[in-house]
Amino acid sequence: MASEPARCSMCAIRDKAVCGALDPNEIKGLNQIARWRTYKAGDVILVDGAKSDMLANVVQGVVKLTKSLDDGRQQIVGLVFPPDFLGRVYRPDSQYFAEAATDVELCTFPKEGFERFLHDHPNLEHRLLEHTLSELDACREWALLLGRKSAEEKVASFLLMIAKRAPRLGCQHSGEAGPTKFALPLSRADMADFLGLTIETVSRQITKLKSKGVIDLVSTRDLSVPSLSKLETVAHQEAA
Amino acid sequence: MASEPARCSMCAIRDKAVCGALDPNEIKGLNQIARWRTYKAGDVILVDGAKSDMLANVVQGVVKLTKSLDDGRQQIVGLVFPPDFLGRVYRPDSQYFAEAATDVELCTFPKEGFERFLHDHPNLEHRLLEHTLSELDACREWALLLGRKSAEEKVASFLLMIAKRAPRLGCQHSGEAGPTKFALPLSRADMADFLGLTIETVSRQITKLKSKGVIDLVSTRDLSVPSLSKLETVAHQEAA
DNA sequence: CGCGGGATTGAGCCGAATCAATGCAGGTGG
DNA sequence: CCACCTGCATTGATTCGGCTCAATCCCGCG
Repeated sequence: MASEPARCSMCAIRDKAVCGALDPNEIKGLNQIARWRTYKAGDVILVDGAKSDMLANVVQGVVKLTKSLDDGRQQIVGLVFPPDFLGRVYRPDSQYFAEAATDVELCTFPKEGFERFLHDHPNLEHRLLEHTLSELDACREWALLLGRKSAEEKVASFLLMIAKRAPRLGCQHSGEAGPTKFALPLSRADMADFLGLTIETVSRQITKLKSKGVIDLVSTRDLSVPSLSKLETVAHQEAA
Repeated sequence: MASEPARCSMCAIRDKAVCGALDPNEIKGLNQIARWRTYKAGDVILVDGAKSDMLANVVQGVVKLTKSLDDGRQQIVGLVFPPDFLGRVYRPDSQYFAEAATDVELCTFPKEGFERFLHDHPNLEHRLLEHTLSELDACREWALLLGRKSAEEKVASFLLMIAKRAPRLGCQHSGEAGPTKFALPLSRADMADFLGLTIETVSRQITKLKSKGVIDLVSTRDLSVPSLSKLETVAHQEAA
């Protein structure tokens, strides 16, 4: 087992992940401490409040980050798609649960080794900063949604986000022609936890969007959007 | 006008701001491009979507970061206290409004110059990364509040946060003795926008907390908390 | 075919929003 | 000095969106 030197060059996310900041020589060093791991949908990856030695690039699948109150109420505070980075550097513990929303592949690093590597490679740290800033922007965007949007707007905004980030289904050009088809990476329950709603409300809103002709349900997990701009109108994306 | 070489050494936040990463020699260089600015409560500092050349350390006062929908709904997505950093590096525009919640003093830098400086001083970039990570943690914490907490819990959580971050009023030891007194840096309207509530609901919840004996209103902006732990109980801070 | 877990649908309720009035403090000008 | 105004905060009455509880439905699977 252990490291395959050639692996990074074939990695699907080589350039887009934080590793993109490194040249072939440097990446060899990082690869020395990398370890590939896979998780099944539902597997727990990190535990809130617990010490964790793991950092990772998400290579495939979607990871949900959740926080919860002691009475069981739960909120998904972030979704991690490829080629995003997972884990909290410079703290021994994780601040939230991380759970595989779908089957997941990670390229993991021990925290200490990765942090040393960061220290020796300012380029990599720069890249990580850029990534963290984007996540912060996204989180603030989400705060607007959680605090001020109606259930319908929340669901529409979520579908829009997935339409933009998740891989398309079927053959499709980026050219505007034809409906956008994609699979939802989350169950209704997860969508509810992400949007600050209940399962029932999510379901009702989806039905409503369907009957309005804004979306088309192929199956519970696969949908088709005839016009993204109509969906955008319903979602009320923010001003300016 | 222009730079006073000696100023940084007397700066109230010298060690705690991102500048803490720099030695006296380096800080002289940064000070060359720094400019002091003051704002009155209510002044706009950054405009959502607009190009902005400004970055800054908050030296005094509180800045609110808001996002809004085109129909006027508004959400405060972050509060910036001293010695926090304000502004978005590596993007030409700001993603949100920044507005002085109280009178504010900033130590500002032109974006381009600061970014060059960052590039030449990995220590500073490291510090900025640490700071950004903390902000992200805080934002996710807030997502849990916005998505899952009741109005009473939201208000209690907010008061608790202020109690911890805002300067105390009157003489007070950190030792547990006596009530905690402090001033609210936000109006009821701002609190509502921060908590995803209406003004009326915020007001009612404050009245309720008062009648429960959890807090004591000295004036609308000044309050006293006999027992922080009682407030914590009401706020339902999250599980381990 | 029956079972089980996720999703949908329905009925009723409740918490927070809305609409509307009143209170209160600070500032201004007669 | 007081009357008045203006902006913020409080309080009350009513409405409504989303939650709760509960019953089906649907689909994959043993």
